[in-house]
Amino acid sequence: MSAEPGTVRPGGRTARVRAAVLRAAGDVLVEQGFDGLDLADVARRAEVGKTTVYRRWGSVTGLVADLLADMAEQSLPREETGSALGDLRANAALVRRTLADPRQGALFRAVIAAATCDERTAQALRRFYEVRVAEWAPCVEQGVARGELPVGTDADAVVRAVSAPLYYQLLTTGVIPDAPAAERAARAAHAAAVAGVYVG
Amino acid sequence: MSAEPGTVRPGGRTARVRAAVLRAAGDVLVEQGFDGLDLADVARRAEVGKTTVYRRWGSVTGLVADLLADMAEQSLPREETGSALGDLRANAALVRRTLADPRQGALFRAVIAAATCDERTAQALRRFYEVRVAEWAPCVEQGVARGELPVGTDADAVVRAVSAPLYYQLLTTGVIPDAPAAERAARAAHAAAVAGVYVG
DNA sequence: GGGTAAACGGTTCTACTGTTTCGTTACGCT
DNA sequence: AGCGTAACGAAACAGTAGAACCGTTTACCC
Repeated sequence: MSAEPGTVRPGGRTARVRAAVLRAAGDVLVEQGFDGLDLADVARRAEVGKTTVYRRWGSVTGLVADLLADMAEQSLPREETGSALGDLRANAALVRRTLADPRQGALFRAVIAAATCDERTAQALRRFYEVRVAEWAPCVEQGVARGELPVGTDADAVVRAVSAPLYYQLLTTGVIPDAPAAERAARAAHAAAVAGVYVG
Repeated sequence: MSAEPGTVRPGGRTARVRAAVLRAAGDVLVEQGFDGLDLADVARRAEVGKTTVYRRWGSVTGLVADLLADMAEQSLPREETGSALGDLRANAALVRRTLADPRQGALFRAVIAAATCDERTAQALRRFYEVRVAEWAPCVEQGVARGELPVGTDADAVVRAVSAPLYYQLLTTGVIPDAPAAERAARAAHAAAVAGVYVG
């Protein structure tokens, strides 16, 4: 009943194993996608015992959830350009670059797929976006303070509105969003915010 | 080498089997999600030979793709309200109702998950949305003709912009969009279109 | 530096997924 | 109605995912 393995002695070998497994899992995801993720294969690539992978992560979704948690730790700081539209543009460009990156893009698709069938992964995903949205929400609040956006604008909603079309395009058409798409996403969210759609 | 089974004699028993299997597959997807879809289990529920399911659909993604094709056949006709905003509202409400429906919502999540790891499913999904978007694009074109929206507005982009936030919310937060969310989605797309974001 | 137990890893085993075979049913055609 | 064969279905078979066991390594504490 020692809770979860890896929590009592997280240093040294345990950390090395975790890093190797997550790296290998990422590689497999990029190459074969979510349902090609075989834990035995991951163990082989990571040069780690198959038992260890099954014991610590248990299932494909558990592994993906941990991979996401690992990614969440390396979130990039927000840029500030001086205007709400500029900040939203910067955000859109960042999201687009993330989705366009072969490794991170594949990872996001896998994570979203995993979240649709596993509650724990879904929670991890939710928390990830909460952090990301909270990081960027201030740019909307500053826009309100500057008088660029209406008072009472829901900052989180605006930030989410920037990401939505980019994710939607990637997931439903499979086409990786390009720079103009990011520009449109930023301008659309800005225009809607200015029009007061996100007030109240 | 008789091509695909079910193509030469598609009537009678074959059709009954297909209907039973698709129904059972939908049930499993709703209950357990994409990776809980076991073909043997589906066969059992459909009261159909396990062999048949494997022979005709082969894999989980193949079955999901067929399920999607079946869904595409029952697309609802577009409503017309007399204004671009009203039409976009109607579209948003329709999309929201679809996602909120326990069966269809779960199905969509599963299909999107499946599309992330199987090219054939991804194609089926793409075609599905092409049809849906094409069905609703005329309401934007009418809006342009009426002078409500700028000349040169990309009709498809506007229609997609309505759906994007609703799907994004469902997939990343797991929260089923409510009526106000649909209203916001419609107004945001409309505001962005009016501002000329989708021109060119 | 030594003790303790947490975590790893090789092997074995079981249960289940997916395939193959072959006999049976019934669809479509005349 | 009767025939030929497409499609179905039960059972035997194969391959593998994932769990259990147990010895080995090594991280943490003193």
